[in-house]
Amino acid sequence: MRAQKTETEVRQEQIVTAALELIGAQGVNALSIAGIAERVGIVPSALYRHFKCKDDVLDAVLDLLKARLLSNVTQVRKETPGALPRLKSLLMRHARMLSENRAIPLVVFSDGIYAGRPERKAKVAAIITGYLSKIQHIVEEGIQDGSIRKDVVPVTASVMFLGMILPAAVLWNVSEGNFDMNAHAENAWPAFVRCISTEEHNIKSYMKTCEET
Amino acid sequence: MRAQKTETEVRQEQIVTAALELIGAQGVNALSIAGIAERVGIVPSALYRHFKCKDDVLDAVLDLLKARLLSNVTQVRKETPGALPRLKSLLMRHARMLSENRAIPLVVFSDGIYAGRPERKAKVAAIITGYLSKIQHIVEEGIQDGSIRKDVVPVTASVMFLGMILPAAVLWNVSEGNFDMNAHAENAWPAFVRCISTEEHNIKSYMKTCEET
Amino acid sequence: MRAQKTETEVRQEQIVTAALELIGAQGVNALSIAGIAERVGIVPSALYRHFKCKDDVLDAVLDLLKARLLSNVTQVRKETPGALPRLKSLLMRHARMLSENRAIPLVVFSDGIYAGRPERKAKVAAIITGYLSKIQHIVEEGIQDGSIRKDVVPVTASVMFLGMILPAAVLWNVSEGNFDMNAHAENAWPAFVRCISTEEHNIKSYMKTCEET
Amino acid sequence: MRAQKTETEVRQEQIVTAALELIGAQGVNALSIAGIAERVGIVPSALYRHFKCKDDVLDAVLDLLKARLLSNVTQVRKETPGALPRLKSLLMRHARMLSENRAIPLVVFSDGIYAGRPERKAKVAAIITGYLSKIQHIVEEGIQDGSIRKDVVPVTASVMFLGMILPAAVLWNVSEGNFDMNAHAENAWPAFVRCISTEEHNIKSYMKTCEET
DNA sequence: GATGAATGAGGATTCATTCAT
DNA sequence: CATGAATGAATCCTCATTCAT
Repeated sequence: MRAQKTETEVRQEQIVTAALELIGAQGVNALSIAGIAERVGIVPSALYRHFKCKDDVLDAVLDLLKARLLSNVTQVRKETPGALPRLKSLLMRHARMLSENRAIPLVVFSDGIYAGRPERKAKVAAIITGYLSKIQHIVEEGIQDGSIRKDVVPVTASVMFLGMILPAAVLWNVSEGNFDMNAHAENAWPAFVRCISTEEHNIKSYMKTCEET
Repeated sequence: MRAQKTETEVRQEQIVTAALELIGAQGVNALSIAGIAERVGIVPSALYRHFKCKDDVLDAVLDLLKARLLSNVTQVRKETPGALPRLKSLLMRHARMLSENRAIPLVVFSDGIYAGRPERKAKVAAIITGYLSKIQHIVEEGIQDGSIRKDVVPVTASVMFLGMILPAAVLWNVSEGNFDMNAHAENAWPAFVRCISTEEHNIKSYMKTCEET
Repeated sequence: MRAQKTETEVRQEQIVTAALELIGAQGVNALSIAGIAERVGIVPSALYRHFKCKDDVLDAVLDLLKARLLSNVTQVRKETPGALPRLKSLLMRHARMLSENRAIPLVVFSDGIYAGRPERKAKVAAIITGYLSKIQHIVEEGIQDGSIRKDVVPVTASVMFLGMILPAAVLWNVSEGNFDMNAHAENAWPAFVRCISTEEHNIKSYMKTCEET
Repeated sequence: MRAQKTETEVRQEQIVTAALELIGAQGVNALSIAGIAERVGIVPSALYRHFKCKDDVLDAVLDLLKARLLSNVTQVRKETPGALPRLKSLLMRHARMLSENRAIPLVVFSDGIYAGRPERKAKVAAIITGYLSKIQHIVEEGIQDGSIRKDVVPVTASVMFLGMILPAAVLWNVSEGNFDMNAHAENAWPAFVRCISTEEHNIKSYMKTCEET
């Protein structure tokens, strides 16, 4: 059966999406042109109409991931005010996103994506540091408005923020989904708050907890 | 030229080491029997005298990683007393170890190592959770001796502990060594302490810091 | 140089034919994908577009042999009436076929074709017994029309019929074509007739022989 | 564990026997130096003390087969008088021998044994024709003493004799032992007698059969 | 004589990619 | 645009054989 002729732009999207899904299912390593094509419903060689080579597909996948990652931050900034609430919201969103897009950590961590392509590594680095700098920005705003301690190093805080979710993601991945990422995020958050927030905040938060109980 | 005849035990070690180094350099994906053999200085087929198949080499690599990881904990328990000092020491050791064994995160994160071998994933999961439970144990001891807050959930604390170093490792890896893991560890540690240690401890620690300055 | 693009169906036929010829020349053992590909005029990996694996090629070879074998019987039944004439005609055809398809006995006898594939053995067994049952059928018809003795066991007769040609084939094969299979068939036939045909037939046949001389 | 040092002559025998057994079990194709060595209880390389190469082992196997085959004839000539009884006895012995030495047909028919070694084929041819000439000799004696018809061509008769057992052996082999070779031999024998023996004999035999019933 | 290590010559697949239709 | 055939590079693994101890 001959596949419907489809505009390159649409096909490119289909291809990248298919690639992302396949990566999520089997890892970057097992990603093959044939697999992508099959999922899109075309023949492998047809894929080359829309992408010059496999590497270009991977690059497009990275771009997609970057967009999804950053849109998270944008959303949070729009919906939630205040540094700490924003971080909390971002944390939970991030956790949810990871469990919905297994491909994300797989791509970031995979070596297959870097093989013989140092510039790819730089690209991933840029994505991560871009994400981190957004977080760092929120932290800095928190410091300015007094909700985050002055002695917190913003960049360290942002990396630690990532540290709340990253090991959880690894465990979740390695345990085939048996590790509860959301629960971990919920548990880790108060501890994280304790180590970056100012005393007043902690006290207020403490009192709030008392009232609740 | 015929390679020097060498005992299987020695060769196995050489092979595993070579594999580990190659993984560190190029990732699990690019690891080939030919590559290992060349590095060891033998012919590819000669490798099969010492390992039944490539998978067995990978398993041995995992065993080596596990041993190195756990020996870290053992060393720390032997040399350092007290929960918090132990965790600090472990953190620094872990950071150093990661920068010396780039292969560790690559192996853990690689999907190539799991391809078609679910039991391998379980093995990695066991290694990580094994490591975590050691950390958790230290945390529990800290809770008992009063140096760590009672409201800290040990398992969460252990995952967060990993979270101090893991994202740093990723950044370090992705930035080709340009991210300073040790500096991050030094910066993150006080924040981590703040969120798990008891008040008395924090005060003492605070005063100590004042004296130093 | 790039080989002419050719339809899968045609290529499959070419491949199976090439395989059959190579088997005839060097035996099943020495049959390699590379050899087949070279004979067909394509590159080894190109073969995998037309067959999933080597085993499938071997299966196709078996199918071809089966078809050739059975078509012999069909032809004979169509062209020749009467049990004994049919058997005679089949014998001569079979002899000719074997000398034109050296691969047949090689495949049937080869152990390489069965290695680790018991179902393959069953398939070969089915081909042979299928052929035998056709012969047996002719024998039974001969018994019914009175040209073959009633005390002949059809199945035994069919196996013996094969026995007229099989050892000859072996000798022919082993002697590099120096054994005259057709001559043997011509010599063996009257003896075979003598042992299965009814007296009247024998007498008639005897008289005919006398007249001829 | 180091194997007992053993005289070359003894080892050679052990090796050839082991090879024969392995061939019987898995075919010539699957015969490996490692397999033989293991069965003998030595290390593969140790085998090369006793045989220059694998081919020499195969040659020795052929010699052993030849000896066993011919000893059958010698035994029969010693124990049984008369051409027809001798043939009958030889037939039954041959059938038994084949079912006890699956290796025989496997070796004779195997292509693996001939691969690139035309002289090997000649050797096998010599064994078979040697065996056939012994049978032929018995037939000739039968013609002279009047028990076998004068118009029987001895060489044809000998090949047909083989034809009684050979297809049965093939079927037996291909059907994994489910074909009853002995029963076939018993059934085929009277038919064979009918086609080579003189009338008087047939009549006598016929009467004998009547008495029995 | 026996051992264990090393060798080298294959051999089957897989897969990204090219090309004519 | 899509297709199907062909390509070539890469990779794992097997096995007979050699060689020093």
